[in-house]
This record gives sequence, C-alpha cells and structure tokens, in this order.
Amino acid sequence: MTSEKEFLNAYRNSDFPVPLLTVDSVLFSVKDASLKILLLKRARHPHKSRWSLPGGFIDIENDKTTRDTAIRKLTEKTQVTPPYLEQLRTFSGKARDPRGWSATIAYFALIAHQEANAILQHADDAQWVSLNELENYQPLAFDHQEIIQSATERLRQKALYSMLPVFCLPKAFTLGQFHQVMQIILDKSIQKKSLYRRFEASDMFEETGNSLATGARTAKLYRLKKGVELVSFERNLGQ
Amino acid sequence: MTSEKEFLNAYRNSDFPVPLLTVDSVLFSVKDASLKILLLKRARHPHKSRWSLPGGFIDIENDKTTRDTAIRKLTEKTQVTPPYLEQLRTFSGKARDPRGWSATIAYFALIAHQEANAILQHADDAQWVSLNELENYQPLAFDHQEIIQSATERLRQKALYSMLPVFCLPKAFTLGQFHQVMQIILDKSIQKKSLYRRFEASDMFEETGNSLATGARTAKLYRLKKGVELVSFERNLGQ
DNA sequence: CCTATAATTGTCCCTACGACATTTTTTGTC
DNA sequence: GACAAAAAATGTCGTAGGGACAATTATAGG
Repeated sequence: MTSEKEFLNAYRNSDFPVPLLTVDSVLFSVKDASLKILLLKRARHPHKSRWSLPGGFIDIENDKTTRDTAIRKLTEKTQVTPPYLEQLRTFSGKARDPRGWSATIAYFALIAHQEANAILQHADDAQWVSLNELENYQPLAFDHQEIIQSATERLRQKALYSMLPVFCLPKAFTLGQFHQVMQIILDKSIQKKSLYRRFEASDMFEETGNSLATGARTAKLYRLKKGVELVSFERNLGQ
Repeated sequence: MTSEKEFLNAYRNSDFPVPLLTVDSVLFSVKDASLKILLLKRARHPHKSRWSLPGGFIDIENDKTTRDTAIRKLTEKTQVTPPYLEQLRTFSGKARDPRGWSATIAYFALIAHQEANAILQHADDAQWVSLNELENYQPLAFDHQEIIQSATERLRQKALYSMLPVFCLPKAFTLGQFHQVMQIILDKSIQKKSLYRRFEASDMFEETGNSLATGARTAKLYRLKKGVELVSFERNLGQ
C-alpha cells in the first residue's frame, strides 16, 4: 500500500500516449459594416501557409490556466487584451490534427478594431476577415472553420439576450453606433426603441458627458460603468 | 525547407512537457424529490477514497472524440448511455491536480434514475448524492466541486428556456411528473399552465395512448417523438 | 351512486417587445 | 439669421406569451 506522496513521486506523465492540447481563439470585431474575425497565416507545419485562428500550445511554466494562454496568444498579435473573453468549448478528436489525437480549447473574444489595429495594418500574415468572405480563405487550418461557426452562433445567441456587442465598440460610444453594431452582428434589423429600453434597463452604462457629431444632431457618448457584470435579459430580441 | 510529410515524420509529441488531459461528467438525475448527481469513491491515488465525478483518461486508440470518453466512463458505471449529454466546458490549471498541470473536459448528462440503477443499488463506491447533501462528501476530489456548481447553473438556466428536464424522466411520463421534476431542478414553484403551454408548443412529444394512475384521475402518458431536437424558447420561465 | 383528489382547461391580467409616429437637436446652406 | 435636412431621442399603442388562479373533468375507492 503506497501513500499518495509515494504515488506522486513515482508518477510519470508520459508513461502512456497523451493527446496534443492547444488553445485557439476567435477574435471578433466589427469593421466596415461587417462582422470580422482575426485570421493568421500559419508560418509552420502542419498546414503551413493556411489561414488559422490565433492560438497555440500551453506554456506550462507560465500559464496559470488556459485563459492565460488565450490572452497571451492574442496579445502577441494585437498588443492589447480584449475586453471580453469567454471559453467556447473544446474540440477534440483523432482526425483534426495530422500530428495525432488532439484537443483544442476554444475561446471567443470581442474587441473594437480601432484598439487592435496597431501592427495588423501592415502585416500580410494577419488579417481581419469578414465572415462573408471566409470562402476566399479556404481551406482553413485544422477544424477552425467549425470553431468559427460555433463561436458565431454563440455570439449571435448572446447578442439576443445581452449587451455583449458593446465590447466591439470603443470605450466611449453612441447609441446609434451600438444599434449598428448589433444589427451587423445579428445580420438583421433591430428596433431602436427595444434596444434603447434594454440599454437603460441594464444599468450597465453611464454618460461620459460628451457627445459626438455623427452627421446631423450630435449623440450622447456612453461608457461602461466600472466593474459591472454583463446582464442577461429574460427574453430574446427580435423575430 | 521541409515538406509537411517530412515534418510529421520527425514530429514527437513528447518532446516538451504536456498537460494531463481527462474527461469528467456530471450525471444528474431526480430521485426522492431532489436533484442528485452520481459520485464515485476514488479507488486510486491521487485523492484516493475521496468522492469524485465519473471520468478518466482518454483512450486514444478507441475514443473518436472526448464525447466517446465521457460515454464510455458513464456506461462503465450505469450500464446505459444517458439520453442527454452535452459538453460543459474545460477546467484547467497548474493547481487542480497534484500530478501536475492538467485540464479536464467536463460534460453534463441527464438520466432517469430508474434506468441507471441496476448495479448502483448495492455499490458502496457509487452513490446518488443530493446537491443539498454535498457538504457531507467534502472534500471532493480535484476541482469537482466547482465543476458541479457550474454544471448545475447551466442545467438550471437551460430548464428555464427548454424542455431539457424531460431527460430525467422515464421514456413514458405524465405532465404531472414533468412538472414536479421541473420544480425540483429549479428549486422553485412553476406555473403548471405555463409549462403545459410550452410542452405543447414545443411539439417534441406525443401521447403513448396509455395513462397512469397517480392516485386520483389517471394522467396521460407522453413520450419524446422520434428524432426531435431540443427546442429553445424565446423567453425564460418564472420569476 | 357519491366523494375526494388530481388532471386538465379556461380566463383575465401584466410585462416587455414590435411597429411606427412624433418631437428635438444640431449642422450646414443660402 | 431663417430654413432645410438628418439623425437623435421619445411617445404611443398593439400584441404575444407567461403568471395567477378559478373552473371543470375524470377516476379510484368506497
């Protein structure tokens, strides 16, 4: 009968074959009136030079959790940490990676493209790709097509019952901008009045005091209140 | 410049330290008027003899995906595959397992306790534990407490906008039983009328033709229609 | 046949969203 | 400086669907 201490001393992780484990993120943003995601051109095998999601292996020394991995990989490219990041789910299987049985923990994130544009502007191995133009980037690496599909569904679902899309806007934004972003993400028209009612009911925002000339009459600017949680509503928007 | 083929031939998974990867499931059922989960007493190190969720390592040879792993581990104990199984999320980190950096892909499942009782009856290392009595089983192995917490929240949330709890009932069931199960899971009273309206609107069920004497008037028995999907409603139930 | 009890159905209320009209505010033009 | 244009912001009313609870049935057991 061995003690737990003895057991742990004798334990070798690699005594049997283990799956590969990675982390990948779908970073969403709204730009030029369409919903886009960040894609990177793979510099290495496998699937070299295919387009892929930002991600990679866990750094066991430095990543406390896979959330850290996701943030680290996103920050490498954008230089900023996205204001919203949530785990989607894990995709696994024998066939999804030619190196062998693997699993990837997928995250999805939102950011205002203005805040993530620094280097991306001139990189030809990193690009904001509209979901409608994904077909021009096929085949994507691994099962990233499926991950993107799944993340998009989740984003749309959440947009129906929360204010999630504000994280695609800059720190200060107008209701009009929010309305637009919401419509772009959901890909359908939304009643302004319904949205504004929720906006106020959520109690997540405050006026900055300034306003913005969007063309005609100026619009009040709002920002997230400090430390608020994302509120969920009891009903979904829209038809 | 190496080709992908050459790269793959040279590739060794274990050239750098990798995390442990496991799969764990929270199997829910309703029994004796309370929501219970299946716990197993660990037979081995680490955390030997603590109570834990059913789960374990992926069998790279035989599991096509982690869903297979979850089912395999659940079936070992209950001899039946649960009628509902969904991925929750992955829990990871340096500290959650004394063997080292690890991740577990958590699933949650529902089953009618009547259908999973065969062996469990007399096993003293497997037990249906009410969520209210979890404190008597502490400390649970690893971070299983947190996983259970998270799974319970998800189950409750889904119960508010779907018929999910029917999977805790036998193949044929009455509306009264469904109402009870719903109330037990949500831990609050639910309007019968609202539930029945949804039940019909979902169009997921059909009468079996039989009825059941529950005491006074007999109640019609229903069953899931073949091949239906779980319907989601636009609003949440209840205050 | 009568009664108790649970199953099932009926009604009316209330809330939050949909549709769309109206008013307000600002910029720019002549 | 008055007016037109356009988006911002607000008002109003209809409606769907859940909440509350009352009313009606169907059975088992005397």
